[in-house]
Amino acid sequence: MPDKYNLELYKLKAELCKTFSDPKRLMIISELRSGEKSVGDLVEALGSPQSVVSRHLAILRSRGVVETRRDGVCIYYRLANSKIVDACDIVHQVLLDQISRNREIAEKLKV
Amino acid sequence: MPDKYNLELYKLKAELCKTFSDPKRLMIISELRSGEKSVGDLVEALGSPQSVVSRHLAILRSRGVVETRRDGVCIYYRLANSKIVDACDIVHQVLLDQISRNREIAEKLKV
DNA sequence: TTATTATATACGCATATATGCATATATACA
DNA sequence: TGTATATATGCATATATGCGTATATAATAA
Repeated sequence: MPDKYNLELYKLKAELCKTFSDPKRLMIISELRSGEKSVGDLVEALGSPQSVVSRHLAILRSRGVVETRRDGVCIYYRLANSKIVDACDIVHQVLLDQISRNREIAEKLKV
Repeated sequence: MPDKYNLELYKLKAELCKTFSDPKRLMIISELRSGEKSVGDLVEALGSPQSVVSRHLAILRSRGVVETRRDGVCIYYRLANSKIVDACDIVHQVLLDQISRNREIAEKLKV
């Protein structure tokens, strides 16, 4: 009995993961961990053209990962949900596990 | 001071997230939560062509998310790291948060 | 050896994604 | 009004992704 009836849920989860599957978007999320930042701040932090950063922000916005606040001419971005930080941390953990595992394998091959 | 020096790390994280950003791969991971499964089992569970499932498994394999064991003709897949389950659970949580938040907004709009 | 079952992969196609450039929009100020 | 600054977006292009069909590989049995 395939869980096709959950397909829509899996699609939503996949879309959320897709939101995190770009290095620059992860860098943006990382920058926002310490608090809200303007687009200009993020442009500087990432060292990418403003149009590129703005479009990544649009993607993060459209998927509810970040929220905005306008103050005069500047628009400040912040993370919409603290659990996003947790998710990124776990991905970090998984990655570290993989790296150390690969290192072990490499060590064994040296013998 | 942009954290460009971490770019490679972000690329790796993004690739890992990309691995999770397909509904069928998430369904495979979900199936494997209850223990190892053969390719045939997964084909049946997903209701997708064998070639499609096999290709998704290849992606999961290449990124160290699953591991395999051959027993005769069959190849059994299992999750390589229990933290992957945690990561998926958090994504699930974030999604639920989003849904309930959207529901709140919808309620407010009705007034 | 041949046949059968289970799994993996090459190819072509359609669609999605990220990017850079240029331009549009929005706010503030003179 | 006009100008300057901050941000968003339209367009064209290059690359990546997922899919179906067909075929290749591996293990087992006859």
